[in-house]
Amino acid sequence: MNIEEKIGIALAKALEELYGEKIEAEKINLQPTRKDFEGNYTFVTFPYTRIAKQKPEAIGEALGKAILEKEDLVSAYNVVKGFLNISISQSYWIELLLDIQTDASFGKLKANDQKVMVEFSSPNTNKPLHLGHLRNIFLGYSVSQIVEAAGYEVMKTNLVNDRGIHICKSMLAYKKFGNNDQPTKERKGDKLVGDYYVKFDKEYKAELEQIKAEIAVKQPSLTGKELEKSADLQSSLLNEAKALLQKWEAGDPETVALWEKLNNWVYDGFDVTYKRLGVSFDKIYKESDTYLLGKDIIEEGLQNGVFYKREDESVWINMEQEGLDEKLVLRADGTSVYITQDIGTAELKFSDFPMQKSVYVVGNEQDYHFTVLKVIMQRLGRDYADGIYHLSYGMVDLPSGKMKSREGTVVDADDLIDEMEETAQNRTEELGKIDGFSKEEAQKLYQQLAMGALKYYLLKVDPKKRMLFNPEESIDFQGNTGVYIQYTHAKICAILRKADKDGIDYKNASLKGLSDMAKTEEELIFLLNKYPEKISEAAESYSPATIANYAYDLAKLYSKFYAELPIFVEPDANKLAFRVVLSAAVASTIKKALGLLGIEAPERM
RNA sequence: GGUUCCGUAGCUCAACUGGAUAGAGCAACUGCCUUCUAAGCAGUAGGUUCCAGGUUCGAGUCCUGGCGGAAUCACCA
Repeated sequence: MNIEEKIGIALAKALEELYGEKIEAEKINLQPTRKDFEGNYTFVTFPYTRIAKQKPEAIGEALGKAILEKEDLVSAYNVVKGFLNISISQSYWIELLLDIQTDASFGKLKANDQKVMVEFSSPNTNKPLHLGHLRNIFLGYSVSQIVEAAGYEVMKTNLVNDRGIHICKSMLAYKKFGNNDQPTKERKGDKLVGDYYVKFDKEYKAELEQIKAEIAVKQPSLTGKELEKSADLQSSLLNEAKALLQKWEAGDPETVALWEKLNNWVYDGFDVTYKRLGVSFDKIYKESDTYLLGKDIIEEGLQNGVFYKREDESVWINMEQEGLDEKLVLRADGTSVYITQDIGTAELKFSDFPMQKSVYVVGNEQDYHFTVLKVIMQRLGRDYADGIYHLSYGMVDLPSGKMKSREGTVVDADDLIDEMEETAQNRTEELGKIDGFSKEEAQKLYQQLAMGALKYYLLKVDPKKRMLFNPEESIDFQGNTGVYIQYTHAKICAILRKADKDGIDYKNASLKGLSDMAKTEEELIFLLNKYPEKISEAAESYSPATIANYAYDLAKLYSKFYAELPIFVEPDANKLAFRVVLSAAVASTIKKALGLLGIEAPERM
């Protein structure tokens, strides 16, 4: 049982004894005491004035007195207005610290026998990964780490969109202009295929302009949307791409061979990037395997009245009771739409991995799609439907505006990482921090710092918010950054190395007699103690930002301690050992928290 | 136009889910390296939490109505 539970029970008991009203201990809401007041936990008494028929201050006094007597971990209390501030005795803080120190898996919650699937990345195979994908990938990876730490069994999946008109556009451009172009080390396969996608768009736009000019002469009455539509229909490039898609669907060997060749190039390119990003997947789904799924479920839904058929044979669902419109789920000619295959894929996922929760990390432009998907699965009576969660995140904008792959105005993932590593190297060399590093070690450090900065930058923000990314300014290495947290960790590692060298046996030190703990030290243990709670909070809301902010708070508080209370000049051996133990606990907690964000914690930097 | 999301210091973000005097970082300014790593610490300055009502002991947080921005409302994926 943790401190808060103990106090909660004590307070509930006191409330019952004093005022004769039974209140569940879980309902007792404690919060950290604000800095300007004495105490560790604060209990707000306003809500209890009705049952107590007393003033808030009087309730606070009465409760404070009661728990001070009954619960020996409470060492003092004070009441300000309706706020009861409770102080915890130092011996309990020390006991807590020792528990944390000895528990190698501190923070990890008990296995709860539930499964979660997290789908993320889900790229198209017609272009390289860019900054927008990075937000997705980091979010997905971090959420799976967090959920795992919260006791779930996790499967990370990647649903690759490897078919469709967009790939055919790349294929067509390659056919027309490729000249047997091959990927090289300098130009990975995903880059190559992406170049042809841009090439297609360029040629296509030029063709459209020409067609529009012709229409303007022949049919000057056509304007706006009608003009666009008419031009589209006349575009030979677009029609050729469509024809290619039909050939692919018909299984034409030459087309399929080209498709496989280009896709494999892209996969090879992606693998390199994924590796640099430090992410992996447990299972890959490909849309070329799943795009025909879902029709049998539509049939099932028709049988039991979830869907209905219109005169033209198309199939629909009416979601007015959920405040949504009608939605088509199968075309009149019996072919699938996007939602059809997602229904089928949801079912496939569940049969592969019978999960209670299914997280889709997908941009917020698909909010509507996923609310519809969830409603449909619920109407179909699927057990897992309530566990469907769309982790919707906002777009990453550039100062120049939106990123558009078609127009080549994106921040390429590989280029960005290169730049970050270069910045890390320059900065590190300027500061002269690599004495004693081998070349390989230095290189590894640059990678760790670059990824740390990038991941933290993208994860510390609430996913829902759209964010601005300024590549000119690059990413900071000072202040509220990943590097700052890594740096704090490295400083502690230096302390631990010194402690070992000096032969300080802090691991077996008895800290029992310690009494005059500094405020900062107490606050540090308080914050360490919060870590498991933060994990469950982050898991519940699928929010890496919670962990990112926690890691920063912990590093910040430790830095204060570090400057305030030098360790090795401390004459009292017990106190010295205590500070080393405290430092060790902070370091391992920082490392774990960073791990949940997918960030490595170097021991020297 | 309907729906959903967002709006907090000049900028980028927090705020324990309704609690006390709204906190950090960046940028600016002032101190602190003969000490365990200064990628650091301490401090100064910066706020009508978009606006107007409401709910209550208490609202950045909940409700209503505006304003501003974004997404979506395809037999595209």
